[in-house]
Amino acid sequence: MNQEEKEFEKRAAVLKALAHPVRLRILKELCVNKTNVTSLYTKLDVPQSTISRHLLILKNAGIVSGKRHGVEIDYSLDCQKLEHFIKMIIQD
Amino acid sequence: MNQEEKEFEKRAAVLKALAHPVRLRILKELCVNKTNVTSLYTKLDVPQSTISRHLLILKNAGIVSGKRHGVEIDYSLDCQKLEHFIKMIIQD
DNA sequence: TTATAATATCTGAATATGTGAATAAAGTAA
DNA sequence: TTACTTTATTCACATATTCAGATATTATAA
Repeated sequence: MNQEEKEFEKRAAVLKALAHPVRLRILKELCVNKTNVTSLYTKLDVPQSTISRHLLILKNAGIVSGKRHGVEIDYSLDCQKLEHFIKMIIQD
Repeated sequence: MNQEEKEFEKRAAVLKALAHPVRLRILKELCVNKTNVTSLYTKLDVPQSTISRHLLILKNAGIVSGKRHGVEIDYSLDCQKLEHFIKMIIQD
């Protein structure tokens, strides 16, 4: 596989991580403020384990990262380059 | 499901259609010129049936459309709104 | 009609993804 | 220690996606 193909693999992987309605809703929240799991699953009305799994997917894709404060973990957007792109996707 | 959630469903569906390396490579070609299946599978070195399936996925997502000229079908980008977005994705 | 070229569809197998209840792990505080 | 809160992981199951060979369809031309 050549360099260009590898590049497309990477970009497709990021798009794939973005391509889920719950993950887009999570990202919309994170575009405004860093947030912890509890407020996400409460606000979005999605089970806690489901939110955690989606956050893991976003984390593995390098899109978000979490920072622990005591017992809570605040998640935030972790990719400057992607921020504008994500805002394009979630905007009205 | 409320209006906003439906909107995210739609956008996630478009992202999902984009989220595959072969489909990104197809779109890169289509950003330059409309192209038929044969030149796509020859150029990208991917089996013909595979190219056809990916084109169907892109077509169903409203991203490309095909126009028959005799025995060939030329595919082209079919979404003004998405064109800039796609160019962002595939650019170096 | 027959032959040929281009494209689409079918098929089955492998792999990946999504879900949410249940459980585990990590941190705090009494 | 025990109790509690927050988050992560496991589990079993269902559904979706991907792939490429084989076959079918469509259109043209001889």
